[in-house]
Amino acid sequence: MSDVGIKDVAARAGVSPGTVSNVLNRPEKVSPATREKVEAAVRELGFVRHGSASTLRAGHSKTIGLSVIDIGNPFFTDVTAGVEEVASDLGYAVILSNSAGCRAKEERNLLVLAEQRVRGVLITPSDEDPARLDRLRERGISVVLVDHPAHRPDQCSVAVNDIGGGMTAVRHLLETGAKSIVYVTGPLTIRQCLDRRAGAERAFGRPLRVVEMGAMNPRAGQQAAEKLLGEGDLPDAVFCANDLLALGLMRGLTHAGVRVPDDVALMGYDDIDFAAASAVSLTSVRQPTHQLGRVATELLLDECDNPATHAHQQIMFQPELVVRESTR
Amino acid sequence: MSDVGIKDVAARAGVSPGTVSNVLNRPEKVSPATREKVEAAVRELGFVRHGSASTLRAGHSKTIGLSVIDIGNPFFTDVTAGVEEVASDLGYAVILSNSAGCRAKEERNLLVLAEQRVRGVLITPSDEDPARLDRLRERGISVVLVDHPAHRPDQCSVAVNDIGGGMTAVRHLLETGAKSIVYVTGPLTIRQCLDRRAGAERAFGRPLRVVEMGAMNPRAGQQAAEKLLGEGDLPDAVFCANDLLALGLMRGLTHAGVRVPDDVALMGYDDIDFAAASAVSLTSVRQPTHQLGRVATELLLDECDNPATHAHQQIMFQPELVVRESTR
DNA sequence: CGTATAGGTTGAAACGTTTTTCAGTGCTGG
DNA sequence: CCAGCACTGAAAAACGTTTCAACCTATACG
Repeated sequence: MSDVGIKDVAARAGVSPGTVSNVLNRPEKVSPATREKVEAAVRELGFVRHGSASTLRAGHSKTIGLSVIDIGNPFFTDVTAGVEEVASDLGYAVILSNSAGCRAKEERNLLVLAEQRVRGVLITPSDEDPARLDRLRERGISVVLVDHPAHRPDQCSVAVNDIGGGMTAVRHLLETGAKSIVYVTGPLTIRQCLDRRAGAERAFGRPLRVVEMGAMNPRAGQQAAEKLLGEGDLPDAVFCANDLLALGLMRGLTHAGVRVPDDVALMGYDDIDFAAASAVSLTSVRQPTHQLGRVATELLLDECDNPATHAHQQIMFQPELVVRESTR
Repeated sequence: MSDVGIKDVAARAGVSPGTVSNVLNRPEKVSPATREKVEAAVRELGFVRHGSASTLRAGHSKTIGLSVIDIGNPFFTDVTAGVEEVASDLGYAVILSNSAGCRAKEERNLLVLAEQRVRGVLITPSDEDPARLDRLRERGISVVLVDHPAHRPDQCSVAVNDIGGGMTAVRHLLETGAKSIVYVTGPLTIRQCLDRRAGAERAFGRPLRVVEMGAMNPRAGQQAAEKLLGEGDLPDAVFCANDLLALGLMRGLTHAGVRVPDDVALMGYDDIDFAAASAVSLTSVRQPTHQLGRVATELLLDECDNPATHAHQQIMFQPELVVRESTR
């Protein structure tokens, strides 16, 4: 329990505590000679700044909060990795919380973040209600929306064009000659699923046959395959709302003797690592996930560090078609 | 920037700040009537405790640190999810940091955690050097090793028996009739890779042919397939150090016309979700990842909250064989 | 009726920084 | 040679909570 404070360092270096603080926070304000002395004392004593004291007095912390919907989904994992990278580079700590799609848990987590006096929050909101986030902002905590476009100009957000992505996907399927297309999706309460369908139908020109599953994992995909097979008439192509569904579906079809892409073309969404690695590699729509996390964090920290010059931005990335074997 | 402090609450409720603090921290010490009044004031004013002030005075925080090697690997993601669950339930915040296998970054991250005065640290160490962790412990920060057995009795750890896992894997392959077996692995500087090989060779009775790759992802697995095919003589079975390698390998083999499991049996390790979802479902060795995270966190928080009664434990989980199509 | 006792509450000190004001020092230029 | 200046560093006052000793006010008991 080594308890070296700024005072001990000051004593050792023969200066005042204030000077030590200056060396730590505004090194240019202090003469090279004293700075050197202080730095030596810091090293010798193994001094580590007490973040809480610092936060308390300075009025702001070096931490940001990150609230995601499902830490288990590779999509969010990639985003998280991007966030961590940027934050860590700038000396910020990231407090991770997982809402698991549960509103109450999200609420609790946001409270914890508020107590910790995080500098700002990156959040993939689990619903559209903006009230909670407004309450954070009233407390002086900046908020940046991740994978969710902000509908207001006083708010930063980073998202990917899901409508465009849906269009791209179906356009590609049409080009490969598909006449009948099924959309396999997770719960249509999820904005992403809805938007991708909207885009898909716009490209298709009329409503698509939809198979809606309760989850968006491989298991659900396999069940979707059984459902499709059970109904009898297989479409030329299937567009899945994410890769996990698509991979499960592919397995289900393959097992029933249906060949991909010869009998049914298949595409996913997200372009997770496993999309390229599956037996028949999966055509998908790639989202710049890592970038999403990086840019969101940069926006947030800019908003925190330069509140004067900061301009709120609603950034919309364009997804990218990645053609592989499952549609050839 | 609502700035409601404990004093404002006290004023509103007509009591002293000390009493408010008692209501917050030791409700049983205060009479129901006053408690009620104070709670009402808290609600009305929207008071949120200032975590830093609290930490500063009380001497300990409500945060723990989690340092993992690769946040992108589903194994660690699962562990992280388990950690977050338990911590969040007990009101602790989790500070996430990703060492990305880089020693320097791990060092920097640990410094940040020390500055934040986290209550304890969960870490998957990127190397064997215990000095860094001892320095943390000197500072009064408890440390629990995750996926890494502690070799000392004064230290908690949670790990999975990788030697046993390796034995199980090879024993199973031998039972399916394999005579020649290749071990495809990531860098043999990684303890897990080494231990699994040790176990595998113990079950095999003599050294295995080893293909060592630089990474442990699907791409590396595919390269391993090319290497294997290039060398000419295919083994009866391949044991991969993780599922990512195995999935990549499966793809590589399948593309070259080699059938799994008819020509070559294949097993992975970790039993990630995709193992069951691949075209030919993958036999694997399941690790209780989620549980790993949960138990590690419980140990850590027990050590923090009940230092008197806490008994250090080195827990070793046993992995479990999951047989699927790739070895039938 | 007075005193011990216990439960509830108060008030002020303390936690380790940052920040601001202020004093001291050595220099420059008139 | 002195006034004024630039620059360093010191001292003390915050920041918002927790904690602890002291202080009440009833109640119970002798």
